[in-house]
Amino acid sequence: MDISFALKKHLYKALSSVKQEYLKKSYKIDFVVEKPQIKEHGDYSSNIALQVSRGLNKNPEEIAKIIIKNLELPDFIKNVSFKKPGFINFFLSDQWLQENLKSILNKENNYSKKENFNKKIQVEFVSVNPTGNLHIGHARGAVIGSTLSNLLETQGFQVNREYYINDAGNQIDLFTESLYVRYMNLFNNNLPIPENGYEGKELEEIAEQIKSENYEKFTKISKKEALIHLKKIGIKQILNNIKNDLIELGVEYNSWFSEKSLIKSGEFKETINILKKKNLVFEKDGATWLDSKKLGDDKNNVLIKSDGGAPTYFATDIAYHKNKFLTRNFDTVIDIWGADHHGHIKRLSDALKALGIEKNRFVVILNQIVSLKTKSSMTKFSKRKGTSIPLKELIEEVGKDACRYNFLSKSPESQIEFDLDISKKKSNENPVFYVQYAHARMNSIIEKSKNFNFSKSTSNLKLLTHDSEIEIMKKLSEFPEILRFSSEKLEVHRLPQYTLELSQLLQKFYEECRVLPEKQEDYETSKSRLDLIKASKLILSETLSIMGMESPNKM
RNA sequence: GCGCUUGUAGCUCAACGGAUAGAGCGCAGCCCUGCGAAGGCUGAGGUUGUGGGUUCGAUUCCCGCCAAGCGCGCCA
Repeated sequence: MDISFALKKHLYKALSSVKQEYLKKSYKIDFVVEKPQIKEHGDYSSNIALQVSRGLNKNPEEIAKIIIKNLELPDFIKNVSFKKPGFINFFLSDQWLQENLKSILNKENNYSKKENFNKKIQVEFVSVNPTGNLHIGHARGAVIGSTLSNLLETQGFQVNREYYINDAGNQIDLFTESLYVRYMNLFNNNLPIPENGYEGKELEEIAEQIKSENYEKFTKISKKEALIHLKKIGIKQILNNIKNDLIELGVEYNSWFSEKSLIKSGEFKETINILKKKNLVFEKDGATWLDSKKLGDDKNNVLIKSDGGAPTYFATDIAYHKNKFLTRNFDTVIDIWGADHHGHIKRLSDALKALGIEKNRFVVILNQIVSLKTKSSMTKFSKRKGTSIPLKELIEEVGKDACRYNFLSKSPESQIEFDLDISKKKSNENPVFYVQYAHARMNSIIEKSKNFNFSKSTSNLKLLTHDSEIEIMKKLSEFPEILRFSSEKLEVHRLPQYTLELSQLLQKFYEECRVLPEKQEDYETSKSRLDLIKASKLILSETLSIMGMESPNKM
């Protein structure tokens, strides 16, 4: 059960009585139910009275009393109180918390899986050009995207995880040119890498591989023909590398969507035609333009280039998103982009609006660029120049879970300075190990408990009255709202925070309360405590699994 | 120059307009003949970049300034 959601509903109901006395219908009420920072302020509290009294010329205390009087007390609340300047504070019932443990253990709560309400949502992330291997900077979007997808699934959405492959356009041509040079230079040529070409080491490796499979075959044909072959082989190999690196990071997709397929299928042309019919397209200087100014932009954008009629990235992206919304019918599309693409958001969403797609169906999460900190300076990652730490290396050195936890615990808009030396050195002190250690510790107790002869009768959860036991039960009861809240706000960084908080409580409990029995009269307490840590282990590992991380039983 | 994002403890980051701004790391001290010390407890450490404004209440919203990152291509 989602406690704060339920409380909010109760408060709304009680509010109607206040309404009859004081409120005009038009008055908008915006209040929250939240967890206070100070224990004395209860387990939950609401500012409803303060919000209602605003502009009403009534004392918040008076409002609060009316609300409290008319409040139907739910079974999970043992006490409600008023506190100046106008807060209503709620205290959870211990008995309810104990009952709640049972439902966690019986999984009768559908603790995370809600019933399907048939909403299709797509999360598109990473979508890096297949022109080089992934590096640290890409890990951030990958981790956020995959976790967000898992999270949305717990809320009953049908989630599609997609990678958009930019396999058309001139970055690909540059890549192919660069690969061609690498290949040719293996045969005693000394060609320079083209200007703005790709200098990454992986191109050398691919060139070597092509050589070992095809020998000098592609040196014997025209450059034009060779490029066609190399492009195909190169893209395939790079995509393969990308896929494998992502799997190592715990990221898997439901679909891989090719940019080229939009051209082939005619959907690109169709999209342009729709825009033409809306009188939003014009020709100038040999190029085809979108009249973005009409849509509210301050400048127009090219759709089809003057040199040879190739579409721009912008143009195919409109077609791609038209495909998402109008062909595949996703209710909502979430794109996770690096912050360097933010200039693209407005013009794309304007174009989508012109296609009749409501604005709120298209959401972009921008994650700020990750920069690399070294002893002397900050280096920007560049795939083109090959100046970055490959994702593969990062995972090998730091580990998948530490890497995921690290990126997940920071909100996307924070600018991360990645210090590889510290990440490597301090890997043992990373909070991820603290959390996993708590899990392993609880498991170890559960394993050991199998050596004891506990009676088969159900445990008496009323015995769980110690402070640290109550605190754990409260934290567990928070889980559904953590999921709902993170999912509504699309904020995955609340999940690692939750695992840390729960782990802290478990470690404290471990110090203060012994679980396994030492003498006969301990057995009943032991049984109830075992249930407590079993439920905790379940929730902890559930959260870790949403975060794409392991829940080790041993470390 | 214009636009977007950010500025919180020594470091990395939290805080749905709420009450005494919190964690991890690092630092100082204490705690294992008892379920895993990868742990627990205690402590030091903050004018939330800065100056105004709105509000019963501002780290949060608005405006100015300072600083950082990104963007302003017929690149993607």
